[in-house]
Amino acid sequence: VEQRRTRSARPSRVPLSRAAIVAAAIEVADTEGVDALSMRRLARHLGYEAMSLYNHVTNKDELLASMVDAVAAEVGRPDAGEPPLVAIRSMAVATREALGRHPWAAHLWLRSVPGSARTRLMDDLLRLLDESGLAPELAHHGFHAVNNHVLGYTLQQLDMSAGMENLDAAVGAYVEWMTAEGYSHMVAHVGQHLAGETTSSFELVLDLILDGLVRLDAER
Amino acid sequence: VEQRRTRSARPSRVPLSRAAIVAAAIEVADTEGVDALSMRRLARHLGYEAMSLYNHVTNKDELLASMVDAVAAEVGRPDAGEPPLVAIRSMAVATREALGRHPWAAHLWLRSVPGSARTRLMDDLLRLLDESGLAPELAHHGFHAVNNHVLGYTLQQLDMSAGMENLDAAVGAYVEWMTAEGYSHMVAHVGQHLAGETTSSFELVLDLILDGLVRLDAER
DNA sequence: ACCTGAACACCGTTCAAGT
DNA sequence: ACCTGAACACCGTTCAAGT
Repeated sequence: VEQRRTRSARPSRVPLSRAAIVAAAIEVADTEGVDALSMRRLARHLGYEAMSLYNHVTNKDELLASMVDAVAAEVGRPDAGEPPLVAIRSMAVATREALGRHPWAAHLWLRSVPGSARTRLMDDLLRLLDESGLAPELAHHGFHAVNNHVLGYTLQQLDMSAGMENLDAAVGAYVEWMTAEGYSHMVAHVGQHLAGETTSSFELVLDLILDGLVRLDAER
Repeated sequence: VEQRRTRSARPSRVPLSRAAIVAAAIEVADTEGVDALSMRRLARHLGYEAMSLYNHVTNKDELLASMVDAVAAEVGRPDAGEPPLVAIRSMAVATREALGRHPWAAHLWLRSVPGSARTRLMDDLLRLLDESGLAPELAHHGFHAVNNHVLGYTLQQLDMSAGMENLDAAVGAYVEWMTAEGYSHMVAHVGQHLAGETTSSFELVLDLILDGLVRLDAER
């Protein structure tokens, strides 16, 4: 065990690899935000120089795509036993949770061509919609409806909580400004949020969409 | 008329102003993409040096926020005569159209504290939901549901059309890869899009959400 | 009051040189 | 095979100097 320590002048740094770089990038993005994630900063974090990263990663864009796909991989796959619509619901909730763990991911989600994990996710969702017995056209629309809901809701929520963490004063000033300008409905709405009256809008609207699809299919 | 020409050595450039800068920034973003929009590039486009912009705009972030609010201003306000739910539907469609005209706007939409135009938009939507007679809790959820739908759908659509314009080859390669990897449902889904079988998913799902809210309210 | 040159502290990326 | 110093062509922003 002790022999290992004498191998290199800088024993603390781990050997570079694609996986190590992606993992470190996610760590930096989680703790300091994506805007703070530069190739130079990331390399320093790993104990190397910026240019070394290019031996394992072709691009910053490609790195960002890999980070997004790593988040998609966290979602996991649906239970084989569950009825299709239940599985769809679980997938949506699990995706939302994974995106919530990495606040930068939702903003990058659509920026790049999907990797294997995100493609797997989408393929599973399409399969479940198919298995649910919905008419093909409704399944097609359902795919977009569910995706939109998950991503849109997550973005909106992250936006709002980001506003409350970093910009406490800014939100206060915004509410004050809205009050002065007479945006009364917005003041009331933000008030509901600040009062914590936000019951799970995500799952309510998700069910509204899923139930609506089933109903449309029955009326067909 | 001719006298004017002798006033300055560079008569072609228009006097700088906040409005002129925002308008030029939108023009650059529309034609070359947001990523190409730098303070230096924008200034050159206007015939000035980068530092001159800071006499009229405090920040690049503030400039981006103003651009987004200018897009929000394009949406216009709902007709006073229409029934609330009809007006809500028109607002959603109009917002989608405005975002479609400026593909960069959807990505920036949630990045900054809303300006007066976007606040007006949100306040109008909340008012209409209130006037529709929905239970307050359903109105609250409906606000998020509609916002999510409009933004999410637009992002998803822009993503896909961007993929087809710039990255024709990339999409082809992606489909080929998916075929090889056995993501059969995704291959079929993308095939439906490429075949132009995309009937208006946006309005169908929007109605599904609005009808669902009304139904939930009736069951209350 | 408004414009700007020079400067500061950064970027992503290439390339030739090192081991 | 992998790491890196120097360099290139950029960034946003500040500040003092010009008019």
